[in-house]
Amino acid sequence: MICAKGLIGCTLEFRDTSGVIVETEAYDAQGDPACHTWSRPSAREFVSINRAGTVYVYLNYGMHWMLNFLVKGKREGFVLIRAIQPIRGLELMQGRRIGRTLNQLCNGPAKLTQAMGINGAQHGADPLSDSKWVLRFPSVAPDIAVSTRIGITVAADYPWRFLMKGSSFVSRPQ
DNA sequence: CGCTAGATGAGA
DNA sequence: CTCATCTAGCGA
Repeated sequence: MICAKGLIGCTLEFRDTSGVIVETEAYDAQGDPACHTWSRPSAREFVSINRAGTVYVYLNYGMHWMLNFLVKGKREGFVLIRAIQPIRGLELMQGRRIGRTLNQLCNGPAKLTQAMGINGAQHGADPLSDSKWVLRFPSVAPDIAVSTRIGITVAADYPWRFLMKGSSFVSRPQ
C-alpha cells in the first residue's frame, strides 16, 4: 500500500516523544486475511465510521499495544508502525524501557508503543484535531526497501513491509 | 457460558 | 526454546 510506504521517513510525535518511522506494514481491508477487518466486525465498523488518519490501537498477546493509522480512499486498511528511530524524549522513553540501548528502544511494534506511552486510551484518536499527535513529512524522500510481512501466520507472503534502507533501528534486517 | 488464536518480547 | 497475559469472536 502506497500510504505505508509514504510514512517511511516521517517524523512521528506523540506528547513528549518523537522519532522517525523506519518500518511499516500494510493491511488491506479488502481481501487480506491478515487484516483485522477479515474476521472482526468491530474493525470493519472502525473503518467505516472514522476518517483517514485515525489512530487504531489494539492489545495483542494480552500485553502488547500495536499502533496503526487508518487509511481510507480507493484502497482502505491499516498501516502498522513497526519501528522508529528515537529522536526526542530519549530519557522518558528509556525510563519506560529500563536497560535498553538506543537501538533496542523502539525497534518493534510493541516496543515503540511502550517507549512512547501509547496504549488503548489512544484508540480512535484523530491526529488532525489532537495536538498530542504530530506527523511531519521528510524534506528528502528516503531510500526504501520492501519485504514480506513478518510475525503473522496468514498471508505473510504479501510484500507489504517497508523499511528505511540501511537503518539500524528496524525490528530485524530484511 | 468456555475456548483459543493471536500484527510480541524477554529471558534462560 | 518457553511463557507471560487478555480479549474479540465463535461455537455450544
